[in-house]
Amino acid sequence: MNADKIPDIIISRLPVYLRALQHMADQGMRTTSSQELGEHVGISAAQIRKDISQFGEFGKQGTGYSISYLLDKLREILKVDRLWDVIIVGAGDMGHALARYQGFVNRGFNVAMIFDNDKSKIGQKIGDLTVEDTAEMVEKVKASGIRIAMLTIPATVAQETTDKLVEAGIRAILNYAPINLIVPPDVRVQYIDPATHLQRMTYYCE
Amino acid sequence: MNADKIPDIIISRLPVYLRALQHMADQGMRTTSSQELGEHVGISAAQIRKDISQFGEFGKQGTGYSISYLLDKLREILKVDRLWDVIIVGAGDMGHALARYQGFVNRGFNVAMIFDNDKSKIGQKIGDLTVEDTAEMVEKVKASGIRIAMLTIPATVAQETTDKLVEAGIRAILNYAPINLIVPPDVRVQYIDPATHLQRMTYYCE
DNA sequence: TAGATTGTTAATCGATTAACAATC
DNA sequence: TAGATTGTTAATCGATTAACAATC
Repeated sequence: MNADKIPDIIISRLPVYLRALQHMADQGMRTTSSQELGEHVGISAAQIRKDISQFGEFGKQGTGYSISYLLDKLREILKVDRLWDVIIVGAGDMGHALARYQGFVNRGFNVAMIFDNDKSKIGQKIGDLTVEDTAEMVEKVKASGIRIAMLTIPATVAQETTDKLVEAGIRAILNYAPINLIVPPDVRVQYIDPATHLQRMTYYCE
Repeated sequence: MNADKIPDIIISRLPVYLRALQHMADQGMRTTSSQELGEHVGISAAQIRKDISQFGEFGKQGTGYSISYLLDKLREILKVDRLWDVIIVGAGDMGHALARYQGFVNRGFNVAMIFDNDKSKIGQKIGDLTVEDTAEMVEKVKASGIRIAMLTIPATVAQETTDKLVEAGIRAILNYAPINLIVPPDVRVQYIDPATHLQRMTYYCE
């Protein structure tokens, strides 16, 4: 693997390749080319080859890429060749939907805990999980060593909760609250805000 | 307004500025600078000035930007100075969570219909909405003139459903299904896939 | 072998940043 | 006026694309 620093924009495309390759493998395909993969993900063949070649020579001239081999390599690069425990903070509608989502486990994630500060929700069962008290969150997350959180709480309390998550050792946050979070440089945040995503498209609507 | 084609990467930042300005306005602030706004959204002051200046001269040297004026202008540019009807396709957990989400209305969107093909869900009430039969979707969406859809169905049926949406006149799709959609060039798609977003961050986790 | 496709280089294209005159 | 901050230009930086030798 290349020791140089890989641009984040390349890293951001790898999960898309991974997902498409997983889909191809599910369909029984054995090999693919940068051309074919590009058509599936809407990215040029040249860019796919360049992206992949940052990490090694995984293809063969004339025949392309072995899907299962490239899957293994991408999972290894993205570190999803293991199962990451994650927590959910906020047991509202969105927290519930994520807690019940079946799509995490075969993509490398396991929802291990869910927290809320609403007394009426604490103790409630969601599938295998029981809603725990946010007051105990820092302690429990520290003890668990969990590094990844999904935030599904109101924007008003998102920053203070983020500060607690960082204190608890969380290093990656998937933020569903419609607010920009301030975090130390070693903490990553990804934003999911449906209204913001929709507003990116209305510009083009007549 | 500038008649030149504005790069999509600039358009994609405007909703983030809009959200931050709305937050500032809610806090009672009247004016801001590119410097201050930049600190809120994690973008350089120079870039914010350059982005905004694509559309006109909305600031004043020495004093910065009037928040309410810039809000008005950004809403106008993004066309969210009106209320867009949107539909939800798929009344599972995620569809339910979006149907109940309170954050759309003051960002320019109104959930007008929700569809599912599961007989046990059709007729079910979700807030003010009643789940309708996907079989009637094309007809009803055509009649309504609605242009925007949120897709919360399994990946296996996402492409065929997308084809129907396009036929029905939908021009913007917020896709929660973990699959790349193939659409004509005049249709926009935004992707929300929590597993993909998480996989973008595990690369950086130890 | 002939055809296909990779990995990589160089050229192009586009986005970001730094700097500063204009001006509120 | 003095200080602050915009809008814009030019320079820098980075990403994408095109092309092709290498080779399966």
